[in-house]
Amino acid sequence: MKSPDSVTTNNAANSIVNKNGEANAGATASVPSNFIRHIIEQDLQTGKHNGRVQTRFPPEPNGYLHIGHAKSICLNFGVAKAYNGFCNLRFDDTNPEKESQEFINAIKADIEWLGFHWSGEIRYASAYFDALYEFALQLVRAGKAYVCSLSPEQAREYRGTLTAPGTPSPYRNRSAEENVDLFTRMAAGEFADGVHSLRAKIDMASPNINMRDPVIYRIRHIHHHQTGDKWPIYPMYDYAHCISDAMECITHSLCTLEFEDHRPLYDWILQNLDITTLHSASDSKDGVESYVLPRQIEFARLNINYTVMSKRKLKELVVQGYVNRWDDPRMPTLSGLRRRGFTPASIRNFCDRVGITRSEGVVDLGMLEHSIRDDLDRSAPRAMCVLSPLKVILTNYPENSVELLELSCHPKEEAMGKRELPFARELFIDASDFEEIPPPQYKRLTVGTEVRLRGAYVIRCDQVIKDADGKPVELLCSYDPATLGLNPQGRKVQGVIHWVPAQQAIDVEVRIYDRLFNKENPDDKSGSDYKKCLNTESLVTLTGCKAEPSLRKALPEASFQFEREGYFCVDRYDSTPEKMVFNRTVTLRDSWAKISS
RNA sequence: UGGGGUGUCGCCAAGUUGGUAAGGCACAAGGUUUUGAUCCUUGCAUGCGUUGGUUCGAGUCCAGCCACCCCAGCCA
Repeated sequence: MKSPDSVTTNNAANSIVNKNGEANAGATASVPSNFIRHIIEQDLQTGKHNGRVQTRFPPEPNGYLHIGHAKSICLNFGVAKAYNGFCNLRFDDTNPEKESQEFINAIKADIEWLGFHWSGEIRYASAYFDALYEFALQLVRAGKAYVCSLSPEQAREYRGTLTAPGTPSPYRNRSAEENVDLFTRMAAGEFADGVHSLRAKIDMASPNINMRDPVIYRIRHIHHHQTGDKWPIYPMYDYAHCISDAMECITHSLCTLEFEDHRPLYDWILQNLDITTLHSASDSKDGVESYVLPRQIEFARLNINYTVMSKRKLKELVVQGYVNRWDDPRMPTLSGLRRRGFTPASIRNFCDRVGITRSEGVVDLGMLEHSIRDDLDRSAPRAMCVLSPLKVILTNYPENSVELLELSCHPKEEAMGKRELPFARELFIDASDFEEIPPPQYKRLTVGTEVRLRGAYVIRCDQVIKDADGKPVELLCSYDPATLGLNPQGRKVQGVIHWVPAQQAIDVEVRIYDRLFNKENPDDKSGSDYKKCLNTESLVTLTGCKAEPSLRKALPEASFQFEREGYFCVDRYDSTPEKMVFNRTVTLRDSWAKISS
């Protein structure tokens, strides 16, 4: 794969922010600047890469993508787009033991769903195994890498500690010939796992442990999901990643902070390889003289309170059955958020709002909730659904009579049209909208008071019928025929509640989701007891909910605002026309909850 | 105790060569409202981890100190 045409420095520079700090129309609009964009703009100005910007998103296919990955995706794809550059999708598949095609498929789907398009074909580090092997041979011949026959345990001892320097491996001075022979035979599958490794010969006394002759190839007789059984040896991340970047002519290699200590190694590998060979193995269309090595830049990973973000822990939640799957709506995975009802735009906006820095913080879950409310308030049609039905009988409404009311689908967007809703003598309202003994400032229904039924009439409660336990089971009310679309004369009705017609409502299941953990920082101490603060009420399934009939034609994944309740979406897997299932994405902001508590 | 980082409002985050602290979330108070929603208005850091120094002037420069994060996988 050759890289796309480069653009001129001027074009790229023009799309930046102008002198007044206003973003020009186009890709950079509304995306806040950050230190990485500053670096890129500087490079564009100095013509470092001839005006070219090439990034990559390099997931390892060993799990599903989560919202932390979304931050990286938005950064890498966003920055490429902003400067007329390109972003590759490359699977960093150098450890087949933990990887699978299932994860590859899921990752691709998530990125597309988020709304990003990678440049050209999908890349695989494993597609570079031949080249990687040749480069390793080059290092070996140059005396810059050697085959070490220390066991993993021994190697650890020789490595030293954080404060004590390491000691050179007894195999460190094997001749180039012997190393070539051994390494070749490693690749030929002559040795068992772990008996040898290929190590870069750098500095066992380096204060940076990554530079103490890091292993760059290990023996693993294992099937690879892409290369099959071709290789019994696999390159390590530090060795494969920088070369893969160089081969794809990546200009800015963006990664998270924990790789900062690896940057000297990233640079060492590339600088100790023959630039001409590197260039000719690369995508570069230009001459070697304009071939510039990629620069690794680190930024802080995303943390959100009341959730965990490590793949290891997410995997554990799935495997041990604390959630249903990787796409459980409670998971911070992209597929989970999708199923919960989050939109791609809301996640992109969230990532933009959070920003890119080098300081690690914890973003408030409220910020994510705000992003989805912000999007859905504009885009989600309104509907009514009673979660906890309480029957209302309008004693003065004619029996067997039904009138068809017309309600707008959105209070502000006329273009979203209208829907019909039958009104009749028997209705359902939500049990929480009636109180026999109302708390202070209660604006809903009580005996003897009036309330507006949204989009319909004002009703007054005359009598409450209770069961043996004293629980209200039915309300006898009367409606004011003069209040359809009109305010009553001489009195003010301040409460408005939602309702559905009893006969025509459809029975639906509603899944009420809440945060997965009830502790702000679940992996606070010891790191392993994060499962102890799992929220036992993160999923409450409500059956027998009554939804307005217009919802019957809602398609999977469609989002609605159930008025006064929150945003809900049709579950993409479990909902059927016969038995609809809605997931609660997020509640509405609720100032009443603050007042009443 | 080695190395690498980070510290600006409760949270996130701007702050280009030192010139007198953006914005968002949250919160609070008003206004509009047939969603206690949305929307609108207003308020919200004499202060930039801390202590000194340089300077007419420092979040921005210098020095010391403190706190927190990452690194000892043949994981990424």
